[in-house]
Amino acid sequence: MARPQLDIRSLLAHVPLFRQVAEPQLSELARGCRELRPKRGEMIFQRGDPANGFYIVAHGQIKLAFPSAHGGEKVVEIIGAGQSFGEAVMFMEKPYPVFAQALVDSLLLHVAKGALFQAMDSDPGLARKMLAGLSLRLHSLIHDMETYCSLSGTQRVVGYLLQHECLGQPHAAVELPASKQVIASRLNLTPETFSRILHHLSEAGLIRVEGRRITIPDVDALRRHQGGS
Amino acid sequence: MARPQLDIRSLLAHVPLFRQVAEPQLSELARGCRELRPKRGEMIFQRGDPANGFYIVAHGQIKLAFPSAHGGEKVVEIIGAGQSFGEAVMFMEKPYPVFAQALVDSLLLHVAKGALFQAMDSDPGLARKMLAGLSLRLHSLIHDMETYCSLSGTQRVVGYLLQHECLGQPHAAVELPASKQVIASRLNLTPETFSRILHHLSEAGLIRVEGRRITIPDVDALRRHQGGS
DNA sequence: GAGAATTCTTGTCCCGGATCAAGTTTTCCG
DNA sequence: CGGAAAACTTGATCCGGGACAAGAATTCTC
Repeated sequence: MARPQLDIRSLLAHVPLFRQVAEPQLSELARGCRELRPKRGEMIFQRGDPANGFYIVAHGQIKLAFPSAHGGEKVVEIIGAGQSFGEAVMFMEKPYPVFAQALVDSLLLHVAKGALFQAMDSDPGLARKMLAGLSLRLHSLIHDMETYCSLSGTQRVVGYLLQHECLGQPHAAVELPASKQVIASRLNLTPETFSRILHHLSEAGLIRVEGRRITIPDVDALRRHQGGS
Repeated sequence: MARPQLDIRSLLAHVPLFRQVAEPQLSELARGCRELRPKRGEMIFQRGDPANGFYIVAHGQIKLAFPSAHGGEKVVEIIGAGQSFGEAVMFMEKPYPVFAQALVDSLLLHVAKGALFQAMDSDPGLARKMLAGLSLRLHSLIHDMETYCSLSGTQRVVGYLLQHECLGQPHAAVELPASKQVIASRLNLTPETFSRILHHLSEAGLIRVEGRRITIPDVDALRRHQGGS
């Protein structure tokens, strides 16, 4: 608790959303911030809670999901460092439609609604950035929807792998950012089906699975599976 | 073509989004507007087109959808009078992820990006309203997602009927806002399945179907089907 | 490093809803 | 009004992926 003020200011200045916010507003925002250090598995908020601000992930990983039938859950999104969540509900008079849970020990900043509104009023550029951020979120939701509706399970998995592939290496590789259960839910599959699909792709020689590390010997061959099968 | 300027201004003033926008900005917006009168079936924009503004529905009905396999399509949303669409893409450097098509002869206003940005810069309240509007859209997408993922076809149909029921009448009733094919796609069902589900509900005495008009003798009985079956 | 808890895999069965194929009814237009 | 085109219904069949169960492999935790 030595100099939390300084910490927060420099963190804020490095978040993409606030990258271009200048001095008077930045301090204002920093003053409206609160640190959170949720442990792995800890809930940040529950579905139905009211919102009076939004969250920025300094480091760690947060899962957004809603409870589904039989005590299960559907993962809507996995939020990583530098990203934010909860902006949308802040602008409405509605409670959170999802719950947020830390996947690993994390460091979050909570930005109070009031401080943000004040900063937005004196900086039109910030409002535009928030609009762009929400738009992006909306786009990716529509993309997910498209994916769920018109693609088979295998195609969704292949799409996910190609989207998350780390380029530049001789053999392209993907390091799954969370447990297979979580990824499966994100792809709207049961863990069993996800496992089977990875197995099939593996058998076909299109990928190689070692725990959470998946290597892709021939990216183009895998890509050819998107349209077909 | 007598006095388009006046027409547009009064239309704008009645759209919820611009309800509280005051005079200098309103004229600015009106000057950035263009009228469109698409006929039934006409395309407003195609998936992949770039966006340089957004649309307000003065009257009529617009369908937002994306093409899916085998020349089919998945309806994402049905936009009615007073609502707007295309705001999200305007704030990003991406093309439209969906296409827009008039379901009936309609009257649209196209608001140019530049005029809107100018108005937003001098009116922070407008920026907040746009943010609230996008948030609402995002919420309803998440809600749809939830619906698709954890509810059966019958439950989705029941949910839709209850959500669109017109209250106050002795027998609650729903007038489907579009053809059954379009509603079916909106609910992520094939027309065949939708037809069968309506038939089943009808047989069970829970609803009565007369063309596009559906009456609900006992709303509570129908509501009880949401959790169950 | 042994036991417990969790995660992941694999097998079997089954069902909701898609697909294909005909009808039937309604709407559209000349 | 009459014929064509859409929209809607009904039936038969099929299959992807969910549910359940039980075993294998990992990863906590003490």
